[in-house]
Amino acid sequence: MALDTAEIATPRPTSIPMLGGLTSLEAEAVDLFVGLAQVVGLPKSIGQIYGLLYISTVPLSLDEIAGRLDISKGSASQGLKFLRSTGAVRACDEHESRCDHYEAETGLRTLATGFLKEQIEPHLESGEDRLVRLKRLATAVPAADRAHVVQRVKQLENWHSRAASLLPLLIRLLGK
Amino acid sequence: MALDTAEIATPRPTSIPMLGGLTSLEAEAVDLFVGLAQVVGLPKSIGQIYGLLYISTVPLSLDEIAGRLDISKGSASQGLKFLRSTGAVRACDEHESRCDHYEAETGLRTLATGFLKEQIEPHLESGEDRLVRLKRLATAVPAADRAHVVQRVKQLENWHSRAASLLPLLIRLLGK
DNA sequence: AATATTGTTCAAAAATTATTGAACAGCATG
DNA sequence: CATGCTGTTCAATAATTTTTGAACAATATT
Repeated sequence: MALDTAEIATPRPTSIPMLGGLTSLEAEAVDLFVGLAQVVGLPKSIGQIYGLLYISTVPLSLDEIAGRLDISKGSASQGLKFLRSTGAVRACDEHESRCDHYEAETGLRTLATGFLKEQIEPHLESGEDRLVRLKRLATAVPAADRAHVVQRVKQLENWHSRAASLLPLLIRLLGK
Repeated sequence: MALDTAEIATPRPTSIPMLGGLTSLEAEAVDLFVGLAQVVGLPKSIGQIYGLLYISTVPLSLDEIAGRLDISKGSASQGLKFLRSTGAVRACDEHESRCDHYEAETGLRTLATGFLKEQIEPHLESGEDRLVRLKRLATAVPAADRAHVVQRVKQLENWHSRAASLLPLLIRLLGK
């Protein structure tokens, strides 16, 4: 009954150095994506999972991922959920196995689109509401300050529309 | 000796509604920039400070900023330090006063450049080292997996160089 | 139908990050 | 040179975010 992780023999027939359950290559790839995750403000575990799938030759199951990275099944589940929702990872049905296996989506455009749509677009939308409110408040400002305040609000609207049009442009620039 | 904040009469002669030490217009602007700060992964206090300076008609001192936003002098000091370092805020010497006053830099290009240079560029550089290490490790991989791994590393190099060239392009697109 | 197996959820715990505030350094002023 | 004012630093604290793990569906297996 006692299932010790050490008891699951590593399936690799080679003499590649391992750190934890990862080859040193895998560890390096995972590190790289952990760094990337930090940059874009995503939790470390998400970077780990994507990094492992990115470098992996074969699709991996949830349990394999959690085991190799030494993170909880909960983390792995949540991380995969997020990665699937942004299109960064897809489930591929390995017949031969009852459980789902996952592989990394590696198209830069797909990745960027998913990220921007999920993480940036909502903020741009809520920004619109904010701008409307600001504009209303600006009209109620004392005459002496009004010109200045109105100018600033206009500038914000300009930024907003530039950001909004930059988004699809960015996606195109990264495109296939 | 006892210095109560409530005792400092607000200098505004108007009947604009206030929340804390901020007019509702200021509060709205501050909120907007707090949201923006979250998006780009910066602490709330930095968004608050920039937002207040952005909407303010006049340059403000550190003490004024801390007082109006109801944050500690320490936070205000650190926040201003960061904002100055990225060029988002500049000190303007108000003669008539012994202490420094600050105003927001509002050029989108300046802001974007400062942010990208400070927050993104370092990661791109350290990414280079990582890629070098990955590449070395890839050569030591078992023959069966080598092709796949080498392809992935090449792809990463491609991403890296695309990101590196996107950076100046972005700045140009936002440019004045 | 009882039992594994796979994966999700969510409250609690841990880890991380931001903020505070007191100590301090610099400097102008009386 | 003592005093007051401005601003910085940093260790301690607070707030937030992430991770864990146990409970629980859902589905397959015996």
